[in-house]
Amino acid sequence: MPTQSAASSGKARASAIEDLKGKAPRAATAKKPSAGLAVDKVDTRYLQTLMGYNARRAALSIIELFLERLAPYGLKPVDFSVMSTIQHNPGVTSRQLCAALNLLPPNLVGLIQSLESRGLIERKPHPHDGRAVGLHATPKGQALMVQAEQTASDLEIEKTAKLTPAQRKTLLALLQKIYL
Amino acid sequence: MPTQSAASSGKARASAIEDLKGKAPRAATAKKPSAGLAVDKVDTRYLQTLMGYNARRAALSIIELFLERLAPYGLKPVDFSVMSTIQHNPGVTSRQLCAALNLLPPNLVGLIQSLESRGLIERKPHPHDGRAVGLHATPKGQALMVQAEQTASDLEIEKTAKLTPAQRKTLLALLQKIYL
DNA sequence: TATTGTTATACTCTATAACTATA
DNA sequence: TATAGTTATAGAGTATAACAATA
Repeated sequence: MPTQSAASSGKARASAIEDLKGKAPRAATAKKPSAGLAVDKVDTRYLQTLMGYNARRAALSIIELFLERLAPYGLKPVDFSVMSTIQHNPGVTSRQLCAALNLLPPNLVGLIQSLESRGLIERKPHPHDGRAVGLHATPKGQALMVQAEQTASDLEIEKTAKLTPAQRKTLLALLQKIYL
Repeated sequence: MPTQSAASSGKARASAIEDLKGKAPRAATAKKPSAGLAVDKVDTRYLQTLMGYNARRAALSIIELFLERLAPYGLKPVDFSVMSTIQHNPGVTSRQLCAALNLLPPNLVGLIQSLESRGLIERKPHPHDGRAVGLHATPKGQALMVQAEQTASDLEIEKTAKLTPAQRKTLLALLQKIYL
């Protein structure tokens, strides 16, 4: 149950958070913020200690620019990752794409159909498995993706401009330690 | 236009990608993957060079566990970040929350109403601005959040177990360089 | 005139159950 | 029986336009 004996045990267990309050330059008002006072600057230092919060904010920040720069190619992030994976893995199946990119099969169906109707990919019979379908990028799809991947890579460098190449490499490796 | 002169200029501009193919242990089949062959292992090495992809995968991985562990508190990621920010910033306004957490005002309305009807927050008149409303965590809300923040912090340590404390600190700092 | 909070609404994304064809 | 692909659909998340009250 949520509420539990929170009031009593809470103070002791929140030591890490309480410690935080004493340190560093104050982001919020210096004095104790009593009920009737306005907040001048919002203090988000606790959230900034959470990896999930920071990873999500960073991802959304990059995706915002991604959507803008890749719009001319008619590719959103998922379309892009699917096309890129097909490009680099000719004959890959839908099921393999789902496993590799953490997608659900029903959500891939319309996406694949859209890419096929745009002439970017082709569906060929699978050599071993009669149930499966191998996906292949068409010459048009390949040409598009060479351009799209270059655009994506450029945008990412631009968006991570505050990082040195070494820091960028470190960041990629550390993120992969979380989800891989 | 998307397709442009992609076929001709594409090869030269994709040098970084082509370079990638020669290096490192092969993730996919060793020989050139001809049209009729099946894919044994999916190669996602290009996507893994993109910060947006890695940040999103890492964030979703953490959020998955977050949803599970925070469900007993009736808090999803956005509820949690809103409650936490109110907790640490008594009297904060909706507009300030939107700016700090990158939310849109219309999407915050129902969320605030829900938290209020659960008795976790109170809305008090703003001291200076008659239009605005100051948000405050109730004792019940405060007690809940002390527990919830501890749960969240614990879960994050668990999910980033492959990282040393120093690496974890580095990762947080580097992510903030992207979105802040 | 600009801003806070709100309503209504549309659009996208994600998730679940169930069906078919093949292994 | 299990798996690949599909269908239909529900739910959650995110977005825009427009309004009343106050600055």
